[in-house]
Amino acid sequence: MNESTPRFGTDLTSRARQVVAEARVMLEDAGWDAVSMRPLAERLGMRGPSLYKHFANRDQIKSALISEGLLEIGEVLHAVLDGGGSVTDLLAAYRATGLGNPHLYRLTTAGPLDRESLPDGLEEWAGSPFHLVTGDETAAQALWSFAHGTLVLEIDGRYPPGTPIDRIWEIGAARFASSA
Amino acid sequence: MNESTPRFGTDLTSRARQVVAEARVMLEDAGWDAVSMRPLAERLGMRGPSLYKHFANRDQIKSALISEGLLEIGEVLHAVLDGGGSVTDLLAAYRATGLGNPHLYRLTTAGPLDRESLPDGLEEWAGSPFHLVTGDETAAQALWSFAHGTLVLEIDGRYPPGTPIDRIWEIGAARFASSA
DNA sequence: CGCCGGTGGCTAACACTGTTACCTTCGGAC
DNA sequence: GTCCGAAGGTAACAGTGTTAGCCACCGGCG
Repeated sequence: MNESTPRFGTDLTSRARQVVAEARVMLEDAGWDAVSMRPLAERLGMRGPSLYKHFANRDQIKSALISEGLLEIGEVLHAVLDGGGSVTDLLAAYRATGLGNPHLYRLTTAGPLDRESLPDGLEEWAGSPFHLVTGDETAAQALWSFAHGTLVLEIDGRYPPGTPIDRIWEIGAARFASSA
Repeated sequence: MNESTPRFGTDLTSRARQVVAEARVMLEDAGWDAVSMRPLAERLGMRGPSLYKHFANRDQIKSALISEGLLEIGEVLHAVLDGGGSVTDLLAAYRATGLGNPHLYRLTTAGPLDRESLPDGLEEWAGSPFHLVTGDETAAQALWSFAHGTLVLEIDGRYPPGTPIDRIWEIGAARFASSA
């Protein structure tokens, strides 16, 4: 079951990678809406329209960031799995990654997704640890649904103040750990 | 357990209610981003800035829509509960309401929430059926997390094509129905 | 060497966004 | 009749993504 990490080629020029890196800083700083073209350009010492020499439009920068998010989630989850992790471990790692980069997590997982602009197989590869740990594909998606719902509600501050969020994760782990 | 529906006073003038109604049409048509002030005003036969005679800013229109969303979800869930519904029934009703108004659901439940601008107790009242059906408050939040995660992923088309989404809901219901 | 083309920058501009300031018009209260 | 507030209008500002067109540099090639 231990497959070496596939290469998801981001065929970006080095300048383009700088753009994405800077965009990510702005993203984690203040959310995707705050990643606007002119300020982003200024951080790179250029003038706004010049960004379009590297990306056709803002959505392509978004796609690059989403790919980064998927890649990092996948790496973390696969590492846990390779270490013989349980469902609980997997959930904990998923949660930690999301809480560590909340805006990136939201950008990566919330809202409609333009699959065309993603490296082939990346999305599936990132989620496959859930599949591998549960054995059943659909059960894996149910587990992932719980994890995503809980994480996004936690990130967005949707639980009432004082909610024992740790326990919500425990309950979910318990409910999904027992084999059906 | 059968408490009559509380009144969550939306102290809106009649013209303001027309604004919200028209905004909702635009919302369900093309998402919140497409609800912009000038086109919204035009639908009401006015000129854009005149909207500010009824709402201080666009966010207040958003809050009014969110209140509407919470109210409708609450009404549906409480109705199911009053009919003696099970966890499965509750999930089915929750899902149906969301799928019936996907953009409103997303606006209502995704992203940070400005609680100040909501009628007092509305949010808690809308979610209370989950509490009532599980008995335990934290278990209720875990169930709600699963429901929200699954629904938002379904709405956003995040499950791979061909995924048996019905079965995901069944699995969740089964996992959370059995008392701990 | 000289040219030639692509790469990556620039400015100006367009259409759109939310929002403000200020002015008018109308209808009801005293 | 007078006054005031509610609800409309216009003009304008700063910001958004994006396009068009221009220019400079730099590497390869004849």
